[in-house]
Amino acid sequence: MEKLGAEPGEEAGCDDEEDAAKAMERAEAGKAGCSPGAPVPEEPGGLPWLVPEGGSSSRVIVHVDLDCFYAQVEMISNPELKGKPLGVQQKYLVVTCNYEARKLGVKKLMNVRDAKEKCPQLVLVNGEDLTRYREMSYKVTELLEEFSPVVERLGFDENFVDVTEMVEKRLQQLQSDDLSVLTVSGHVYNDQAVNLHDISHIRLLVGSQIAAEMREAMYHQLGVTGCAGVASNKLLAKLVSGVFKPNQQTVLLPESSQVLIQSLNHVKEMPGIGYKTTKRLEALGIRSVRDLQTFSSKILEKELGISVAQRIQKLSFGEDNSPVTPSGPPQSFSEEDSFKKCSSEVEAKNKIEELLASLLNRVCQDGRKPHTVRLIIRRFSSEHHWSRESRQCPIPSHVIQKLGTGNHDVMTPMVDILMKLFRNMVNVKMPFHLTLLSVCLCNLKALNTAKKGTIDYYLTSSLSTTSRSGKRSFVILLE
DNA sequence: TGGGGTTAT
DNA sequence: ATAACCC
Repeated sequence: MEKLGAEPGEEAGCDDEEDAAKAMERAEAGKAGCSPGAPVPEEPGGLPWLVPEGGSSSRVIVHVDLDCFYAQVEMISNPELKGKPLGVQQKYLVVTCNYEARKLGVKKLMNVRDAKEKCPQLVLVNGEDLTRYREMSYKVTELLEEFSPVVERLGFDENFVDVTEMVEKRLQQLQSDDLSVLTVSGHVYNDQAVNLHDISHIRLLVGSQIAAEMREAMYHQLGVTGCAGVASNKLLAKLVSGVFKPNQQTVLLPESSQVLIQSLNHVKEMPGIGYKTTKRLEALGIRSVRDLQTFSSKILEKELGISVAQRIQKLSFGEDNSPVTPSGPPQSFSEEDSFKKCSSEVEAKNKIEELLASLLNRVCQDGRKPHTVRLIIRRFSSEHHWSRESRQCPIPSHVIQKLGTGNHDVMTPMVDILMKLFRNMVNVKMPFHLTLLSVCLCNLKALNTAKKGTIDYYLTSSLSTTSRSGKRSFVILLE
């Protein structure tokens, strides 16, 4: 295994994994019998302290978080951008930027004007078309799925991988003379010493090695760098992945989990506690993680409902039993566009056609068929401006069938449907002012779900073809 | 505040 | 259909 720190992708000034490893060894040296080279009782066919804990529910989770993902993809597309401060722009926002730009004061989601003011040399590229980001994002997920099929996506740039089984397999392969491989990869959170007599430490350590292999594969096969966090659940893995920031990894040992969660300055920094819940917690006087830990469960349940209350209070202790749910292929495809103003039906129709055209290409590539279409709008309003309205309806089966082939046949009926949904939401006889339009194709099904033996089965399977004139021909196989 | 996504109710 | 959450 090559050292990640030697990779060209490692950012200058951040190569401190070596130091951390040495610090750990120093800490280890002080503890009798705990250093990697310490003698361990030998036994044929395995290691005595590696007894399988039957029914053990302890997991090893890796959280992988790509470094300033959109900016990375842009620098791969155009290598001349490397080394320059780069921002990715959507409308008048810099949604993300590389580390050169961050050093010069540019922040994520900064206004373009503020960013240019802070950093006049900032190079901006438009990132409103997500196609290349989406493609690279799925390549990363697919690469991780080769390690373990249990991969959950979170946005385009984060993945959780449950590597528990991989860890167990590696430990079963471990022989007494292989003990030198029991070294941690990357940082250990809180500089905690690894205890090789502690099975939970060993498992997480192996997890850190797998995480390093994942990052190495990502860099060599796809050219992307990222951070990783290794811990016993998703919450902790995610929190610890961000501790050493670009292109580094950190493992959390159980004894330091309280230090990690207490390092959060506010409950709003806890993944799973969003804007609304934060406001409600503040109204109860809850600001810090400790406040949430010690707050009355009964009162919290009455205020937030039992489900949210119990979940977030467990989160405040670093407890998270939510499984890594394999994402698989996407549940929906959507395209949206925001703008200052759309106030006529024709204008709306043109935007909708644009969004739909891109969507049809995407859905065609995917191969599955959407059975539902949805139209989403955002109305202009000076206050309370984050709510959206939507209308959805089934896609007629005759339209669904034409989806993979000629897309012009599909455009017209789909636009007709979408404009009906539009008029259902917007009274076009009255003045209106929209600031966003979005089209979503969802309820994706593998193929037609017609049951064998039914008329639909023979009409819709590959045995049936529909010509452009609308005449349908089919063959019936005698089975 | 963009242009996406997910699940729960 | 909306509301909450995530990036």
